[in-house]
Amino acid sequence: MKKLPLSFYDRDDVVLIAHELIGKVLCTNIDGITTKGIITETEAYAGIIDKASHAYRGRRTDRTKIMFGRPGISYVYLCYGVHSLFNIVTNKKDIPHAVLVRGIYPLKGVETIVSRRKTKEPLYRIADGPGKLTKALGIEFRQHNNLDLLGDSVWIEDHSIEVNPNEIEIGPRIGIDYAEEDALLPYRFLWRRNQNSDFPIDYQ
DNA sequence: CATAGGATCGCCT
DNA sequence: GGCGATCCTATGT
Repeated sequence: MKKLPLSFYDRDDVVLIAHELIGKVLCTNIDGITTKGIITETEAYAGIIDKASHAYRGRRTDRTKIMFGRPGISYVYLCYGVHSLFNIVTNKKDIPHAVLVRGIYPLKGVETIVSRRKTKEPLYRIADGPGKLTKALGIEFRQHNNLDLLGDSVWIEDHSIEVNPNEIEIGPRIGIDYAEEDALLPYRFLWRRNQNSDFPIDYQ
């Protein structure tokens, strides 16, 4: 159970990183309460050549400048005026790659997660969306944007959870119809095991 | 300054 | 399956 090092994020292949993040553990410490979840769904956003990316064609604004910074930093933004979406900045400075985390399975602080979500959904569906997981883990765009993932507020751990490659569904990203031909790229990774039932093993 | 639209969700029918 | 919520961002005048 180790915090992922900078070298994990400081790599060229954002699609590979998105793939490898399946089964890693996203963690937060908010007001002294730690919550953790196994990452079950991710999407890669490949920077200036990717029509789905906020940084397409090198667009550098107050919002997107985070992605042009160092790897291993959070990029959290408000979507539809309602949801904070959590991304991980990868690759070197000035190369605006990012991975959107789209789903987790609760691992630690389950009571806190359930109370934050205010729903009776089962655990396998309580944080199975990009806006749902941020609420579950207490991530908000004003407070958790541009944070160092090697710090002690938001970070990612490797619990050596084994993921059967056959259980990872690879396909097009969600909600990016505007991205034309890039909308079909296989940049989304989903751990299907988590779709229908709770995890049988307590990894904690 | 005004305006359109969004890497979504939950509730409604 | 449809739609409203809700507010920030990016763009244009």
